[in-house]
Amino acid sequence: MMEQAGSASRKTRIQAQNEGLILKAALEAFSAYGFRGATVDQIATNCGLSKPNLLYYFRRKEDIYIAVLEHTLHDWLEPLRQIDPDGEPIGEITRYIRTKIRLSRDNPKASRLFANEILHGATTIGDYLKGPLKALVDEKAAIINRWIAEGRLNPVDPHHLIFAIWATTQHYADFDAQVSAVMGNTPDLMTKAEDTLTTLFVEGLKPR
Amino acid sequence: MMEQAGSASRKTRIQAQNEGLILKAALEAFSAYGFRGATVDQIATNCGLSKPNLLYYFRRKEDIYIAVLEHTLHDWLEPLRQIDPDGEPIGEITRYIRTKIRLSRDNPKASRLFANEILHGATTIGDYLKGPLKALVDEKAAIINRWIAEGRLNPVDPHHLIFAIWATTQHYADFDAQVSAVMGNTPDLMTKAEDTLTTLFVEGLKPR
DNA sequence: ACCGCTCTTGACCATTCGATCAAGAATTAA
DNA sequence: TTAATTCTTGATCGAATGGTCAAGAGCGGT
Repeated sequence: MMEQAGSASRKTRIQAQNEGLILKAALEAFSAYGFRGATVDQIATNCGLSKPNLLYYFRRKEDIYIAVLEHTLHDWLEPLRQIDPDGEPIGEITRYIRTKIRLSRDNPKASRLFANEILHGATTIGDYLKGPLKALVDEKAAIINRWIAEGRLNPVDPHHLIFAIWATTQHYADFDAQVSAVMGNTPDLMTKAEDTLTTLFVEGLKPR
Repeated sequence: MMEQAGSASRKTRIQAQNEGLILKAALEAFSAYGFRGATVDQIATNCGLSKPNLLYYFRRKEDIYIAVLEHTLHDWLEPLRQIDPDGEPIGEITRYIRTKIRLSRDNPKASRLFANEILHGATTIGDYLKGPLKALVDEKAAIINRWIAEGRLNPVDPHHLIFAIWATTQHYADFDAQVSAVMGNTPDLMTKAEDTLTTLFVEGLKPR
């Protein structure tokens, strides 16, 4: 019985192992050079497979790209999902900022992969952004609006607040080259960043 | 007398015109597809020149890329330069935010060009970032630190404050695909963004 | 009108890169 | 052990792409 590698059927031990290696090497390559810039040869070499062997698991370069994007997309939005409607507003947002900046610190390559995808028009994950992402953001924006109506937060547009948190936290991963150039080698850079951002947002959001 | 196109000598009318067309088309292509993704053919077609003719003005693809980067780099930092040490702190920073977000709104392609360059390691403008940019940022950070010492601003790390302003303002150009996917077609999006960001930063920076 | 220089182009080259294929090696189930 | 299936690879193809070249067309100063 002929079986397509990566189909819905049960996976072989070798399949699972090699697909894992490929996704890891692909994240490395695509985050560093973008879709066009990364080469199949490079990904294959980086995970110790021959090029035809890699293309045995993923038929086309684009299939690898889609797989690695989807593989990290869910985790990336988890912190936003965990904002608790019944929690204390300032605390929830503070926790969100701290979780998000640590995620960027620990997974800079995933951050850069998304940044590159969106920067060039999000042709691959456009539908996901317009669907599940928009739904999630709208849901959390409604919660923030309720907090504002209850006088527990300074009135700001919740969508733009979320954008501001995304932008500031991911900045340290996406624009690392610039941050490093300006700051040099400061060991406590990320903790300082975390403190500055939480101060800024908390003071900006406290009702008065 | 043989003269290299684009040398220090005076430029022909045709030279000036065509180099202008090339830089415009190159910004279009590089900002949309990145350095590797954009093709010389594409740039040539987009400005109505043949490929060999384009390469008569810029010998290598990389030369075009460097030229278009340098051409916009200076303007991009002008708003930061204009922060006045003798001005009123909150007013100066408010003006900086508003100028920066309008610059992103009016020149999204330039913003994306830089974003892509930095995202992939800033190999071309790395020296500029470590030199003139770092010097400028350090200078303005010192001013902000003085304002804080005088009790005219809430104490926050000035470098990270500047990063936060860069990140939030450029977000609307660089991640337009995401913003559009989540927000749809809201006509007053950018003015709303401008107001939200200024509120957030001003309230976060007011001394108390 | 003339002449030197600038500008333009069709044809072409070398390389890179994604993808294919046939054939053989390794693994697994009986 | 055997046979079916899965896995691996050297060789190769075609398209895309950056860059070259020689030859001709156009322009500007005299």
